[in-house]
Amino acid sequence: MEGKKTDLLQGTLDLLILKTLTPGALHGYGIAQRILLTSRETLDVQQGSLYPALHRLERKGLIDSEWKESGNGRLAKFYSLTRAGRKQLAGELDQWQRYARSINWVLDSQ
Amino acid sequence: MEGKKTDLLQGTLDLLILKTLTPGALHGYGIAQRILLTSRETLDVQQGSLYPALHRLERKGLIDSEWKESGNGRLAKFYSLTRAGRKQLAGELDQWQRYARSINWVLDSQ
DNA sequence: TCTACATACATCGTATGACTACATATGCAG
DNA sequence: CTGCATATGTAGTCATACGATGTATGTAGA
Repeated sequence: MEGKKTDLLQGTLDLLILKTLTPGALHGYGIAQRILLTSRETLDVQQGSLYPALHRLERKGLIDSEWKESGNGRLAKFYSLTRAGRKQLAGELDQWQRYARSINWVLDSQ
Repeated sequence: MEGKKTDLLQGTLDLLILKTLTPGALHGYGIAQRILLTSRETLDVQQGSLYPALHRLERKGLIDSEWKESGNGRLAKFYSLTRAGRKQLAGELDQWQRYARSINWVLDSQ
């Protein structure tokens, strides 16, 4: 009942997912692994956050999905960026940078 | 029904408020003005966000309030950091820096 | 005078979205 | 045959930023 903590700042998950998909298609599980890797083990995206986010992004037309084999003999749903997704990523990237800069201006003011 | 946009990332408002109170007590309206100023006109905290946040912070014991005269002959509620608030600020500052660093690691990975 | 604006506080309802917990299934190693 | 990593998903909960709205006052200007 106390100390409900959000690991990720709301709004940044989409950005991370879109960015992670730029080199090529990945399945959900792989996306989480890759974010964990590139964030040097600091950002552990939970499955209860990840899959809803993927469905959301797909509904918005920012990513596409396709069932394919996953290297080991298993099926997995591979997501890839659409043109709209690439555009959205550019926008969110810019927004994040400007937002972080703004915050830092406030934090650096004495 | 579409394009609901959050101006501030959830979780950063408290940090901004606490930071803005470090030089001394301010009333709500003044806090918003000061954030707007120090963010170089980029972060405009809405009143519907600000006052609930102040009440929340006070409930948590991170800030104190006191009705005082506001320079012009008007009464205003002045908020100031408590010891717990100062400690919280240090923690949130650290958290923000580490979080921003993590995001950037992901964004800088090709 | 009266009008507008900046100052100043506050609440309600809504939407978003990240989380925990849980449910399901498979391939492989021991 | 047991456990683990892989893999997808949903239900319910919670925090919180927002727009809209309401109140009130001091001051400047027409």
